[in-house]
Order: sequence, then structure tokens, then C-alpha cells
Amino acid sequence: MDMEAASFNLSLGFNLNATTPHRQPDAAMEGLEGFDRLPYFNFKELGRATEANEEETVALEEKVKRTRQENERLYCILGRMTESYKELQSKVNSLLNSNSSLTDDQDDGETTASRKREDSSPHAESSSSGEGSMNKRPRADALSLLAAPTIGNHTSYTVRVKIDPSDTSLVVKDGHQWKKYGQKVTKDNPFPRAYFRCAFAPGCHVKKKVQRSLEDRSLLVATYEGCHNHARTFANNNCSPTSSAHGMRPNDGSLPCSPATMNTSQPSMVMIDLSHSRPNAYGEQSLVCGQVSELVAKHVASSLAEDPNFTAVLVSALSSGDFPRHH
DNA sequence: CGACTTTGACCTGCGC
DNA sequence: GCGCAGGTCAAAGTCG
Repeated sequence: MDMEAASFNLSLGFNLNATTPHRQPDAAMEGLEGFDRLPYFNFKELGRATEANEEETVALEEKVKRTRQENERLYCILGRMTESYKELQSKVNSLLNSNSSLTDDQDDGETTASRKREDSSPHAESSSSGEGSMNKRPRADALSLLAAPTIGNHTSYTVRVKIDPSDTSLVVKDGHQWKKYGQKVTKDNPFPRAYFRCAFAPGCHVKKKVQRSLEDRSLLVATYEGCHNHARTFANNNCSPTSSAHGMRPNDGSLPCSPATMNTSQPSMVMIDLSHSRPNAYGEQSLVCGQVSELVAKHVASSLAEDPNFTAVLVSALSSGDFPRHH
């Protein structure tokens, strides 16, 4: 969501007197730029209408004066909030960037480990791309990795994504470009499991399995194995994948680059619900729509929580008492 | 016509 | 050794 735009479109709705004919039209709807142009009343003219209303006029003037002061105060608060938002957004962006380089570092280890596995496999030669190593791994390994998202150089984690139950496509929008190479119905789940591998970089051996949850058919369970050795397939605010530049049709959709750029006005763009992102008993991350990878979300959330500036800004904003409170 | 998706066949590992 | 289940391959189909 574009918080900044939203802030400037805030309508505070100070409709002091909707029937007053001299009120400047739409002043309250013009956003912050219109805050210095407060509703105008010609009280002298009003007072001329009847002497008996003079006291009432004074009271109204007082009321408008108080409201104007309140408006100015709210304007200051809004300005502070906007500043805080900008500061937080820059922090999130820098964290996302640092996470990208961190992932690259992990990838070097992962690809090395993958190569080692493939080399040790007697069938490595028969597999031109070395992708046949996946099913040679002991099955217990996958289970243990589920409980422990990162073990050494090997990374495996599960992300749950909320989707439309009527949507049968096994597509998890995570910002990467995937090529589907298989689909299988497994024994314990009547819903088919789709197999994807990273299609962006030839040397990237990341794979993911996507299957609809048996318990909740509105959930897609995506299991990622490995780390990408490249950045996401998009890097600008348009959030368009670079697949078009490569002449490839993305089968995994495009997504916002960061939580801050998500647009809730678009139904396909859903926000990450951090209240759902706490690991469950199996160490899984449960995201409501995984448009940002689980790792990034975790990294950003923990970093923000540990940032004293973030905490101070949050406490300041909450303790100012000027926040609109929803009961 | 090229790129992507689908899907049945095949491969591999594991348990009995 | 055999059967089962998960994972992968590749030809055929689909789509723009």
C-alpha cells in the first residue's frame, strides 16, 4: 500500500456545518495541502441576520477556533507520522537489500553442497542438469528440515499462502520465476503436488513443491529447497518481472517488491499478515499470501522489533494520545 | 512457430 | 526381490 499517498488523501471529515453556504468547497478533501485553508464562515453577516443569535455566533466562533487549533495539531501529528513512515520505509528497503546479499552468500554454500551431492551420486552423469539428486536424498531429511528451516548450508522451508479456494492453480507468488516440471498426486493428499524449479538462472537449482493443504483448501503449502544465487526477477517499483526481457512467459505472476509497495486496492495483491507469521509447532511460517518470501518477512520483522528507533517512534506515536482509536 | 504446460512413463529410494 | 510412493523426464498439447 502506498502509505504516503494514503496519508495525503486522508479526509478528516471536519464537517462543522454542512449547510453553511460560505464554506469553501472540498477544503477538507484536498489533503494536507488544504489544511491551511480551513472552512470559512462569515459570522458578521450571520450576526446581522438576528441580534438574538449574537451569543450563539460567539459560541460558534469559539468552536471554529478550537477546531482550527485541533486541525493544526492533527496536521503536526500527521507530519510526524509521515516522517516516521518514510524513515521506516527506508529501513525496510535497506533490510531487503541486505537480505538479498545474505541470500547470495548462503547460495554459494548451497550450490556447492548440491554439486557435492550430485557428484557423489552414481547417476549424476545420466542427469544432464543434475536435478535428479532431489529424490536421492533420504526422506527423513525433508522432515527434519521442515522442523529446522536452516541446517548448515542446506535451506529448506515451508510457506503457507492463502488463496481463493476456487483457484485451482498451484501458483505461489513469491517474486521468483519458476518452471513447472511435474505434477503428482501424493498418497496422503488428494490434491496434486506441483514441482517447480527456478527458471531465472541456469545455475540456480532451487526447487519448490506446491500443494494444497489438506486441512484448509484455501491454503497452498509451498516447500522451498535451496537458495537462489541471484536477485529476484524484478527490482523496480513497477514490480514487473524481467521475464519479458528474457522472452519468457512467467508462470508465477508478478508481485510487489516490498510490503510497503503493496497496493491493497488490487484484489490480487494481498498484505502479509504478520500476526500469522509466527512459526507453528513444526517451525513453519504461516503467511497470509506469501508475496514476500518467508525469510525476508522474518528478517524484516525481527530487525524492526530490535531497532530501538523503530520502537521509540512507535511508542511516541501511540503515547501521543492523538491516534484515532477504534473500539 | 516458439515457449510453456500437461501428463503418462520412467527412475530411484525405502520398507517389508 | 518386490511393491509402493515420491520425484523427474520428455513427448504431446495448448496458447499467444
